[in-house]
Amino acid sequence: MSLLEVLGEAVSQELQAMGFGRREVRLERPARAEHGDWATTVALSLAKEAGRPPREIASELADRLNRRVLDHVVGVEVAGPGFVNFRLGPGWLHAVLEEVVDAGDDDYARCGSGQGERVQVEFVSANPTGPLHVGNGWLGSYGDALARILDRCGYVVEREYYVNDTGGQIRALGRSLLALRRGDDVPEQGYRGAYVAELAAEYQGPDAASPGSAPLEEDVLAAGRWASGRILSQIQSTLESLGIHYDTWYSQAKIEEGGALGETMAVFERAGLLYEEDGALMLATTEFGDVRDRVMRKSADKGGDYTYLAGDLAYHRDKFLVRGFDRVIDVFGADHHGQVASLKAGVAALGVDPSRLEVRLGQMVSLSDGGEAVKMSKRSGNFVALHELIEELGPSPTRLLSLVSSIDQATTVDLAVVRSQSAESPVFYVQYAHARISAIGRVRRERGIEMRPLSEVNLGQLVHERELAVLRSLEALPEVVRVAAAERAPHRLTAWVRELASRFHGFYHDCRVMGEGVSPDLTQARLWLVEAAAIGLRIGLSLLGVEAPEHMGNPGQQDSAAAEVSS
RNA sequence: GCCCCCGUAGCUCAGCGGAUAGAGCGCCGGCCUCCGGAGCCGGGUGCGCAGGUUCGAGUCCUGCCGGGGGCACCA
Repeated sequence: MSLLEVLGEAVSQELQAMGFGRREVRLERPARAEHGDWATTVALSLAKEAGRPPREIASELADRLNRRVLDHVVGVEVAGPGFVNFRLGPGWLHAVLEEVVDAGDDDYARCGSGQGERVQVEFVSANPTGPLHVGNGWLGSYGDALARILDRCGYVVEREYYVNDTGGQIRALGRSLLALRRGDDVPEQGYRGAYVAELAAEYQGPDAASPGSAPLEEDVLAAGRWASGRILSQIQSTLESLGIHYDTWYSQAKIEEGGALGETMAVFERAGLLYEEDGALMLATTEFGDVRDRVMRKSADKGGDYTYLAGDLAYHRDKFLVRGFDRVIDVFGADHHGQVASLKAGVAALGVDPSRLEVRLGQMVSLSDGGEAVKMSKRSGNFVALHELIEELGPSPTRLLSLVSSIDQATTVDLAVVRSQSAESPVFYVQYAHARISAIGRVRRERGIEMRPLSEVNLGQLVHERELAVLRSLEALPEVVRVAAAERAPHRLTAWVRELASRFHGFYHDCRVMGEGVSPDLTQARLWLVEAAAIGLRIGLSLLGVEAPEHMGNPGQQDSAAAEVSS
């Protein structure tokens, strides 16, 4: 049993002895150090049913607990309206240090909450009609960090990118390409960014239509496919540079060319959910909570093609019923909000429990430059590409910047601030802590100081408030990881990493590890504290996909391109 | 009109129903004979409004106000 379980059980037993029913007792961390190390609020919540003042219950409980012998507990006190606070000796934190070191980078702060559930995280999935924008990068970092965190919690995770390599947007891209190559104006619904012109100059494919007349459909399609293939490989390398690696790049064209659409429609047909209306094939999604039924196949006068939703449902049928994922997490931008209800309804129509499909919507990321909004549009070509931001900042700063706040929060990135203060982005603060730790190791080796085995080191020397603060952070990591996974909220881990870094910097400032005035015993204990902090930092940073470097470059001269993020 | 997200410090954002709401940036002052000062310490301002639930609400519920996004036989 962990210390927390022991304390909770002790409280629970005393409450029973006091005549209350058996109940789980949860302990919480007080916000302030003078309130002790752990606290319980049971007296507050029991006061009403007991008809007794909360402080009275609390003090009886505290008295009883004080008569017991509990490991590490030096005192139980009543405070405020009826909190029962446990004050612990530093030994419990020394035990945390040992636990961190014993488990190490691979095993500390693992949790089994996933129970081997097979989960797919689909994210970014931007159409290959242009470079990724900054918002794609934010959701890319999010999806990848989420996948890493879920993996550490015992989920079996696959990362997937759904490639929209078919349909009207690809044709529009092809038409734009051919028009630019001919020297014509880009058509109304076309793409006019500089990247299209570059591709047009390079394109060798056919354009058999006579000058002045519209290009042949097959030439448009060929041009579109070629261009989107090129763009997709650029997207791939941009994501790779951020340390994002997919297990599967899933082609929409394969869905459409294979029999998946027909099979999916057959499922709906058998369920009696299809009908015709005005020549279109409709799915009765309203039976599953949608606001209106949806078109699966357009009427002949609209081209008779299957809709995007039909393809998407065939795709989700593949995820759940062919590949057999227990759970699917789709990470979309908020501009896809309108799809969610029909997608979930369609999944339900497939006979899949729709709670197995989670859709996480990331709110918009907007850019400003010195306070002035930067409008972005792929079609107009006026936007800041993700790869440009990465080139300017480096992969790790880009990732951490995008993982600071919740995806529920629409954020504004001020390019002027980012440019002028790139050396002050949150990542440096955290990475510097790790680099300092590495520096301590280098100095230790230079001075020929051996690290004795942890079992021979007297951790009882670690009593400085700065030392204990580092250990308190480390103690909290397993729960932070668990909560970050459960809430699908990697930014909680970002907050934790910053807290640990802050406490480490404070320790570093006030507590010398080696040198005059530091006894050899204290040096040994502190070296192990530093090692534990390093483990914590590396775990946190690796789950976020941010490098933990051994050296920092010169300020302002980050060799960002070389800083490939390790996974 | 309906649906989703958000209103917390001058700005960008954290904040698990608990005690005196926190960081970073910016501003003002301190701190290096010693492991990297990209650091440490101090200084002040804030939960959009109104109800409700609760022993206790920034956090949950309702309404209002304000901002963003979405409501196709587009993808």
